[in-house]
Amino acid sequence: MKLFEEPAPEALVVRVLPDQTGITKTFDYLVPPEWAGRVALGTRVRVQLGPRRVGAWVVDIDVEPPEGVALKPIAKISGQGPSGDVIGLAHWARWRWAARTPVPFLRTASPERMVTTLSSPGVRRHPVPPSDDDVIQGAFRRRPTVLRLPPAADVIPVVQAAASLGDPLVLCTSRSQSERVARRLDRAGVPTAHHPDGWGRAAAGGVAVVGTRAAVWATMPDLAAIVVLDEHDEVHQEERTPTWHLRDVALERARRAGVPCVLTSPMPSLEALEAAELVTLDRATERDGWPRVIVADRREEDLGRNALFSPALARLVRSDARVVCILNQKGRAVLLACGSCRDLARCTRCDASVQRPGDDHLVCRRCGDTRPVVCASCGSTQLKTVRMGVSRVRDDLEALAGEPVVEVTADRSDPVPDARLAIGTEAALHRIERADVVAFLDLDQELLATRYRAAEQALALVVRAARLVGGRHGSGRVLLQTRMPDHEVVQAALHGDPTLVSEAERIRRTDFRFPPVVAMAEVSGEAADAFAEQLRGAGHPQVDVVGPVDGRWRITAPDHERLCNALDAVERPPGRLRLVVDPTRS
DNA sequence: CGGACAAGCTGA
DNA sequence: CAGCTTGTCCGG
Repeated sequence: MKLFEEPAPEALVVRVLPDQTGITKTFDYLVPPEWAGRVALGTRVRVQLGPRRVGAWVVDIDVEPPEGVALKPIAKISGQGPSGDVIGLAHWARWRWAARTPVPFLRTASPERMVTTLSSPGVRRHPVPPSDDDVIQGAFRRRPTVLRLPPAADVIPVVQAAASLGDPLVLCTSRSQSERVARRLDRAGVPTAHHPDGWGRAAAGGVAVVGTRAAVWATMPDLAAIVVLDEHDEVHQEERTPTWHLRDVALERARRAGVPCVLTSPMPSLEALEAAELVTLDRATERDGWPRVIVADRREEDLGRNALFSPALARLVRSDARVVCILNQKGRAVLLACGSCRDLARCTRCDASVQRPGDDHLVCRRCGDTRPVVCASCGSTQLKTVRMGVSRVRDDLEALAGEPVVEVTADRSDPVPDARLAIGTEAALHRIERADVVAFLDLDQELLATRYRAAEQALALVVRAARLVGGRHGSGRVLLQTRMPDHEVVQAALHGDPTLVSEAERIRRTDFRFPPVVAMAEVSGEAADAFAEQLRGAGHPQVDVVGPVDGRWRITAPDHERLCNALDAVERPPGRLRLVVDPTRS
């Protein structure tokens, strides 16, 4: 018989965050003593929450549970999860993009399939020497930096410079780019894990981690440097809320880890120039990495029906060069045509063109009559959208060239046609890999677009085109047809000098108070008015609430610190609310 | 999120 | 007032 009660051994209590959108609270659970060694920060567990079992992350270890709550034990240990530093980063990102919970970030940071077995750390076959290019290696000595490399430059030396420091995290714009980078690292003797499939090997350390946007959330115990390739590329921003940007997460992760972060781009965004120190090559080398640019002033051409074809273009399409023509026809009617008989889909009642709002029916633009998705002439159900602009121009171009011109669509299931002459929207720039000439038939469509980032986006298209044709010493050409030959985008392309755009942009954004001169957010949805009112009522100094315009409120502040703190302090009203920090289309 | 339970609406 | 819908709250 015991004289004294033995003190209960201090049971381990962990705080978990359920993997459910809509639950923002954390809950505390007991860890059975036999599992104590298997539970760490980030571990994926299952717990009984009220009437059901849910997946969850351990977000805090050894916590003081609230009083008067009977703790339940964890039901199951499911697998490994993000490390503590990544969980901290997720909490920061929740604040930075005004999300309700860090759950979306933790999901991105977690392996796709449960990881239960430990991988062994990677071992390098031989060390990677520092780059002998002083500009490149030097970019890793200051932090953070944005390294401006022209479109034709090879980024592999940058990746190798990062690998010379230890385990690098390399963020790419596409799966194909990350595969290319991984192959080159592998050849250099660096074991490489591709995110997310290589999650477990990344978490074991000793490897380079390569991937697209989501890979910035990879768990890496010995992270030594971060490289973001093509920082200016819009694929780096998530389009669904929270609209987080790879550049900002990479910079914050590097800052927290105390490691260098190098952003590369031929035309760094103003955001990057604000946050990082600019490192450039000498002027001549940079210029040589941009292609030869021909500017055709459309004001000087006679404005007949072929106004889209300058004499320079006519000469090129009649040569034996492989020419890709780009024509964006924003705001023009998209028509539907039968995939088999090519007849235009029209209203069977009034003959006007029809739209396809969903998958299952057609609606007349004029009389509103609806009918099933069937071709009225041949009965086929395969209707395709035709870009009226491109199709018309394709016919005209064919007449000019005297040979076939193929249309390149954005449709990934269509094969990329192998023809000397092609035409398409900007999607063609993503689908074709090489050309002798890329011709922008109407660059003014891009230059005059109303989005505040239009100029950067236009130059980004020229960069894409430049990659298809190569640098100045090759035979490639980019042809810009424009009525604004003095526009800074045209001049920047012509001289291979992106500073012309960033300087003009900085002035414009300062004058009109657009990012990154201010931090901006947009609020819409049924609860937007209530949210805006509360925010206004809170009277945060220097936080401006303007609107609503088309049901959208615009909130600006001098910086994200003030903007996000203000957004975070608002108690969310009930009802649907869309809150976008750093909106791009404005 | 999804279940529990409470407060409102309808029909006899 | 039963029977159902709609809303609000809560979970460890």
